[in-house]
Amino acid sequence: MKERKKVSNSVVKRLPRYYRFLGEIKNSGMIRISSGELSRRMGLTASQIRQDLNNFGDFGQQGYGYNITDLHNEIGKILGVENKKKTILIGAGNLGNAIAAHMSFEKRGFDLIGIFDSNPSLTGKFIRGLKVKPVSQLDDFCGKEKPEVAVLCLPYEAAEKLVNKLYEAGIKNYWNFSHFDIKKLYPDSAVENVHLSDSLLMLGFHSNENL
Amino acid sequence: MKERKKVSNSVVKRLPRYYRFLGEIKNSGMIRISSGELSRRMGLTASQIRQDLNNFGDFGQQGYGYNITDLHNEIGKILGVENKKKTILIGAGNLGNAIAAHMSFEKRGFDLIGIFDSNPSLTGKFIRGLKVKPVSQLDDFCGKEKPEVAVLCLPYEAAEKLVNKLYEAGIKNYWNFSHFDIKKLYPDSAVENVHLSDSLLMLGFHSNENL
DNA sequence: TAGATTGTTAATCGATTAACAATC
DNA sequence: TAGATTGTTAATCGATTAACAATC
Repeated sequence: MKERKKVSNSVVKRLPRYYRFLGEIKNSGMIRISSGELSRRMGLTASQIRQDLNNFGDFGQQGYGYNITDLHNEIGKILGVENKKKTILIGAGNLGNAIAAHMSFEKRGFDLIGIFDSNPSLTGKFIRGLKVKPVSQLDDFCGKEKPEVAVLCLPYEAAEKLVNKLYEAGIKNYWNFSHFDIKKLYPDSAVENVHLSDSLLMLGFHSNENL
Repeated sequence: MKERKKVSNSVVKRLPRYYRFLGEIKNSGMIRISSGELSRRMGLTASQIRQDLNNFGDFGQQGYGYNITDLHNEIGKILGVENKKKTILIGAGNLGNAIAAHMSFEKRGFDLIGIFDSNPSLTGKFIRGLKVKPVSQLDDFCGKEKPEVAVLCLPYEAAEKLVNKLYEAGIKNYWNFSHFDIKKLYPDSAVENVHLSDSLLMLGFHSNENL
């Protein structure tokens, strides 16, 4: 098995954007693109694009550039969109409901198979064709379905209480909308944090700067 | 007027986190903290914390450390939480509804004063005590209320069509949940992008790595 | 073939960490 | 005062950009 050198986080953060742009360019009917042309469209340097891509393989051809469809597919593979991961979502309040209903999970390699909430006024409700189940059924469900990914749309305290149950059930990948630090507790887990309030505060900072 | 040296984005991204941690530590009743102790709690180096803070002023005292309440307030000021900015939200679908209902705008320096949608089945509905207005009333509303910030919970095409109207109405700060690149179109605007699908794809990448 | 463009090495730039004199 | 801890300068590390030989 090929030992893959650790890819830096700066590179990883750009991958979804490459994937997005290449998807659009592909739809526009173009066949090939050079790092130079792609750099102009994305506002990066051609050097950076070539460096980034060469973390993963030699996708281009000298004198020609990159085949758009191929490159799009390759980056898709790197991002794992072809490997559908069973996913559950916990917390069907406003935010959880929106995430469940609104995100194109399938297109991005996730298969949402269960939604849970501890609030009895939400259980039984249907979201995206899935009946919201009480959290008490979580263990059972995980035992049967073996989900790999959990989306946490919960406040800090609820996340704190729940995570060890999920981890025990074998879930090691988290899309975390709370401020509870899962990675600190379970360093071998993969965590993507979405800190909406942090983002809003940064906007506050930048709006100040403009004065 | 003091010429403020441009603060790097790496620093800005850490500010909300400082603010958050200091708020919690303050609530725990502590009075003072050293960069060393804060670094342990936050998983940073003490050096980095001192470097970061010294972008904005000399908040500490040799031999003592930092007064927690003071530092929390100072960072709050830097993030503009004391300057309530009139804010409108456009797009009251699942996501917009969740954002409007769920975010503590006031605590973070924003005052949500209007919600708009072009879909007649949503207008008239109340969210967070605000009646959803049709987009056709946007110009009028902006003329009267002069909002400074817009939250865009719209798909790409709708954002693309709407942004120039908002910009013309004097709005220069955007919390943007679409993939439409506002900053490219209006480089003098302040934009915070929330690319949820990019975040999800990154989780896909990291979950792959764990195999 | 000649021109274009890659993959990759070297140079530059910026951010993080370490060290320490200043000072509370 | 002595000990602690800052603010800041210097050293290190990592990421970005530039350059160019390899090659399609």
